[in-house]
Amino acid sequence: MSPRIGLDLNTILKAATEIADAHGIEEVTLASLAKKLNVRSPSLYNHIDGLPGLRKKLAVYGLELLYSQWKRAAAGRSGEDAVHEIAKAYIAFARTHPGLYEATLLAPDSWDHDVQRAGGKMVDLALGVLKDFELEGEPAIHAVRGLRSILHGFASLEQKGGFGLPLDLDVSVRLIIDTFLAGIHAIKQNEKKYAK
Amino acid sequence: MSPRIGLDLNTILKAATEIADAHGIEEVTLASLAKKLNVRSPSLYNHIDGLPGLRKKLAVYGLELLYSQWKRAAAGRSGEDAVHEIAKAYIAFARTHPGLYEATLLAPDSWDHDVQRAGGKMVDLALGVLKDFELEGEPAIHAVRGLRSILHGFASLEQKGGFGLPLDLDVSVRLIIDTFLAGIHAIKQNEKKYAK
DNA sequence: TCCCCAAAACTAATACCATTAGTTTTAATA
DNA sequence: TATTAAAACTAATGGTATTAGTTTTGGGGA
Repeated sequence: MSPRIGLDLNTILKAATEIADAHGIEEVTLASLAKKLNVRSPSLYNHIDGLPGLRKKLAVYGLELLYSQWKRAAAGRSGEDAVHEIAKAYIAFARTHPGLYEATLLAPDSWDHDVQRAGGKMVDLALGVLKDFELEGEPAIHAVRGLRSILHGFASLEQKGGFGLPLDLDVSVRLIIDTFLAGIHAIKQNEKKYAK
Repeated sequence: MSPRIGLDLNTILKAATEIADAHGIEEVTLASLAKKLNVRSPSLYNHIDGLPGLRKKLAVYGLELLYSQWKRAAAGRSGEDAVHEIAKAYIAFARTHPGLYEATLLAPDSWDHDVQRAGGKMVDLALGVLKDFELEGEPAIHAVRGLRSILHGFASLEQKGGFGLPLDLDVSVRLIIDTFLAGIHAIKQNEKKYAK
């Protein structure tokens, strides 16, 4: 059932990740990847469905890795502490794996089933963390969208060199999350006031 | 001093914008652009410095356009109203010009002088709006980073189909900005309390 | 009015790239 | 040890950007 052992998908994804993190996702070509793996480009088609297929698998691979680090960051924590930790983990991932992080957002058609599922796991984890703030249902979904926007926006802008001013970026992350959490609390309070 | 009139840069940028908005920035190639302009690709080199040069000019073009719409949105407004309006304008721009919006963030080297200047204008405008919240100096810069992260993150995730759940996106924007503003106020209040 | 010339467009050629088709190699299994 | 299916290969095609060198052209100076 296995008449020959050559490359395997994981080896390919790791090599692609190295290229992406070192030189950017656009430098991940079948040509550069084949060279790194000491193979001719057409050989890669035995394992992946062309460049688009590689990018999709890389997106899922990155999302799974990000999710695992997110889960570790949230483990044993709750409330504001948990939010700060997953935020730090998210930003750290984008810094450690700039190219792979790019890949997670570059899904050819983001509607792909595997990408959806991997992304859904992250949304579920975020929803779980926000339960500590008495957020459920639609308000929770809006809040998760807010948190994701903050994290992706910050990671993306930092990566593209969008923050030019010489001011500590980690401080910014902490303050932005603090502001987000303070806002959640304030709005909750406001709701309770009117509910009386 | 002008022995022949052919294409001009603005015509090229408009055509590139149309392709980008209709089919995505990656479909803006010298080949596709030349075809749209009824010209052979090498002719474009008389006006732009290759594909990287085109992308840079497109980034600046997009930033200027976004800035102009931002300025219009902020005109005559202040405080929370102004923040909500520039947020809506930002998201609207990303929706109207998805490809051009992509281009603004895809600066080859974001450290380019023209890109920096165009981006700086937007930061200055945001700083001006936040002055209404008694924010200046470093806290203001952190706050602008937060606002930019929210807006870019939301626009980017929406564009890539990252928000899968069937829940009104405009409501999300409004709530996220409300949360951001409530957070700014809450932290301000907190500072004042401790300052006593 | 006509000529000039520089800018703009062109053709031709090169070097990448992804992808497909068809062939050869190879190693686990039977 | 022979089989065989997977995996790697070579060859070929068509798309891309880019450079070099040539031709076209139209506004300004004679």
